[in-house]
Amino acid sequence: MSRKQLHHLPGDRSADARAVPPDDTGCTILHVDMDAFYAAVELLRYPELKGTPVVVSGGGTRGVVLSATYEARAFGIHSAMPATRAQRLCPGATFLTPHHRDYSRVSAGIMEIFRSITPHVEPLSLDEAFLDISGAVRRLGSPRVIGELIRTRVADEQSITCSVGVATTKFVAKLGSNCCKPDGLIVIPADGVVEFLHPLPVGALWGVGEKTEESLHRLGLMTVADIAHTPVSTLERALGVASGRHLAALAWGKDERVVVSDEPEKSVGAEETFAADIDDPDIIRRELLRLCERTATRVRAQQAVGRTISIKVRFADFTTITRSRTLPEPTDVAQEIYTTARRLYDALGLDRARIRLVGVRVEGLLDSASVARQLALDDRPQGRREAEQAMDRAAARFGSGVVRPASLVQESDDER
DNA sequence: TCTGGGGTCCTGAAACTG
DNA sequence: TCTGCAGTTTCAGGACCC
Repeated sequence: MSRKQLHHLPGDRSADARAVPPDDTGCTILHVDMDAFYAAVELLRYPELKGTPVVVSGGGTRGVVLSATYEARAFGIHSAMPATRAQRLCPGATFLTPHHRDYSRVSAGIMEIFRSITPHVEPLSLDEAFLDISGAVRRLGSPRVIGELIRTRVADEQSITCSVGVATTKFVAKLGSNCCKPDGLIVIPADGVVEFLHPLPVGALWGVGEKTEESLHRLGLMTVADIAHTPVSTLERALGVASGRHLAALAWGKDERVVVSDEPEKSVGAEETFAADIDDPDIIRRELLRLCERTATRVRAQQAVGRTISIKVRFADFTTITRSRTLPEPTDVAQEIYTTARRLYDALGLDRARIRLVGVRVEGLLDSASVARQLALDDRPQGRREAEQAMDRAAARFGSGVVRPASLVQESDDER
């Protein structure tokens, strides 16, 4: 589901290159990326749409494209594009609303396949992951063979296609899977990394988005080779010390990052864009409460607690502000999160400003077990936490939304 | 044209602490 | 007690990813 588009296909996909497979010795990092994942899962539900332009987009007038089949991409449609624009580009496309549960279910099956190959799996999102297969090579075969095995198993067991980049580092493997899409596999041998990287446009690099690309272009740097031959100090001045150094290293294929499985989340949040801009503070506060409930439920589901509460407000003109407060003790209680969020919101002193989006986030997550003793010893009332845990159990048994704060029960549908 | 929702990481300024 | 300084934490904003 990558949004970056490479402009050409370097590597070994041509018939000539395939005649002499590149040396995959030491290429023990795989990046596996599903092709047009959400759209592919929707095609399992609607097989009659196979081979036609299909777009999965959020509902309402303000939705954006989440995923599009390659037939739809041929019309210039890509993810993150406003759905209204996609509709104009291809009026004949089928527009579907997302079914996130299906995506999670298929994703779980895919990750299961990965973990049957190696325990060292680092999921990046529902549809892609890094695998470190250094321990599996003796058992299952060369990196290329393992990559093909994964592609075959994903196709057989989940009926969708994926692309695999095989390299010595995460970053090169990721670029590889991107440029052999769809339904491909590429090996970038250790001694071919620079040759592979240098012709690429700067925007192909992981971490170079629209703004950074502009900065690099202003310096006259158009390709990765240009970055590689620019003094690090110049890059540091233009992009900041960390980004400049990082980019200089990437341009020579240097990437020390290892595959990390089971990395705990650092923050959890929820946000909502209103169907129409809202200027009524009561509606905003009620939405904040709803978002706090949603966020707290997810924090508790992860057996976590967090200390920093932040809110986000996006105005009608798309300017966005955030405000945050760090609590003396971490929490997983919606009521406490809401109290803080509401104070932050009230302190903005907005006089019926037109608001497009509000969001709530709990940051600095810690394992709740590690702080449980301290929470048990403090003098805060425990009743609210127990009540919310009871709500979690009710939701698990009868469905989410069966127990809600009174102020949300009377909420009318036209507010959202 | 008109921009979702979930995240991570970085930077710089201000506040705090020793 | 005051001042200066350095290191750390907090806060806000921005860029980027999928």
